Amino acid sequence: MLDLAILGILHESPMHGYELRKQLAVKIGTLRAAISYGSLYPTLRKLQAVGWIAEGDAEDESAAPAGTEVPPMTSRRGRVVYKITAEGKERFQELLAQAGPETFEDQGFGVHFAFFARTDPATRLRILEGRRRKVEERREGLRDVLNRAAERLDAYTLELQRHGLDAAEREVRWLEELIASERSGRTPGPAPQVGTTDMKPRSDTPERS
Amino acid sequence: MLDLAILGILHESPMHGYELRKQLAVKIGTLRAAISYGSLYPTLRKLQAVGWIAEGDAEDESAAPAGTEVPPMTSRRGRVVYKITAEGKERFQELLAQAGPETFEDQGFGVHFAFFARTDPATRLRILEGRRRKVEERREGLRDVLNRAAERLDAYTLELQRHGLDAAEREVRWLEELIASERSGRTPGPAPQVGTTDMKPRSDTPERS
DNA sequence: GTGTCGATGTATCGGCGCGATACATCGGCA
DNA sequence: TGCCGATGTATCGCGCCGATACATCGACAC
Repeated sequence: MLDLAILGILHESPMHGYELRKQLAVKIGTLRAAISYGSLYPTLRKLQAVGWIAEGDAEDESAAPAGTEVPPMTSRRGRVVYKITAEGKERFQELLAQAGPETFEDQGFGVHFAFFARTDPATRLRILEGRRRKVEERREGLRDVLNRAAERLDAYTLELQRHGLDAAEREVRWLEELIASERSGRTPGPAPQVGTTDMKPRSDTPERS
Repeated sequence: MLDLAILGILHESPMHGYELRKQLAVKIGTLRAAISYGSLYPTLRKLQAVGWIAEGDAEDESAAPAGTEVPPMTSRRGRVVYKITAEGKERFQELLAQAGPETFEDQGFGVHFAFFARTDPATRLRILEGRRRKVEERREGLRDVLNRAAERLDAYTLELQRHGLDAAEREVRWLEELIASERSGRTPGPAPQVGTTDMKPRSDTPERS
């Protein structure tokens, strides 16, 4: 799971750990708390060991894209800059495409969804529908409790169930819209995504800082 | 965290592991997935070791006399019924009252909230406000991203942020209502908690809503 | 100049809790 | 009679978190 997230971020641009974590926080922080360093660094080392990422020895990456007035930070120091390898990119695509059961769980879904711009349309649809199914099951479970066993629960527990049910219903509706959007071809925004190989989203943004 | 949840369920009635997990699922399953057996049984053993729960005598099983020379070598497992001890009840109240930082996290909050009917009003208010603060921070973070960095994100990531923001805004509103409800004394339901002789009005945070 | 304070940056350690798995009993039902 | 699914207890590996420890750097004070 972290593998996918880290590869995805490094796919956009080489980065060192600290920065990586911040990017990760805004990218997938919606459904999942920020990644802990206790997870990040060991994972980085593991990914490096299997050859999916490598230590890039360059700060001069920042020199390449013009127009980037490198914001305050990012100066030279003994930082370790990681970049994704060719093998890592392959593996990233594999991980994106394969949707196991945990893909439909909160965290897994969040990570996959965050990289939808790089995912092929068929997989997107599969994941959205799997997630919808998951949330629908949860919704039905909550409805059952509220209909069948409401009188056995105290008011607070009941209120918690209601709030959870509301959230589940909303997410299902949200997913419905996204699915309809996918089917009609109009993906939400500027990402028509044709071609199976190496599609990059609006990579015009330097992505620094 | 699991300690609190298990003590809370066993506080209502003695139970064996399998049943306990099912109860737990409906009680706190809203904000948290069902507890795994890989967590449940070790925790039960730990709680038993420190004396907060004890094995209750499974009476109906003992209906057959002790002349059970039937089991050859395989240790026949019976169902183990656990019940909370007096010390466990004390500890439960302590855990309920103490609200550390993880109390305001998704899972921690869910567990605490599920037992609000057993929590004193002052603590309820404290926890609700702490949670609200937490969710507000998250909401502000998402707003910042959407206002300041929207153009650097692809459409899917953006959509994820929007959905997260919507959920955060809803939860804040939900919490506001609960807080108002608490303050006005009309707690939602059959747990007025009036027995407390000296409830201090606890003139609370200047932040009102 | 130097003190120390907050942000940046890398790294480890203990432990919680999950998912998979194993094993055992019991009631249907074909 | 034999299979199957629900009930029930238990363990193991490991992913990830939270706390913690260091070290450097710019800034502002004194």
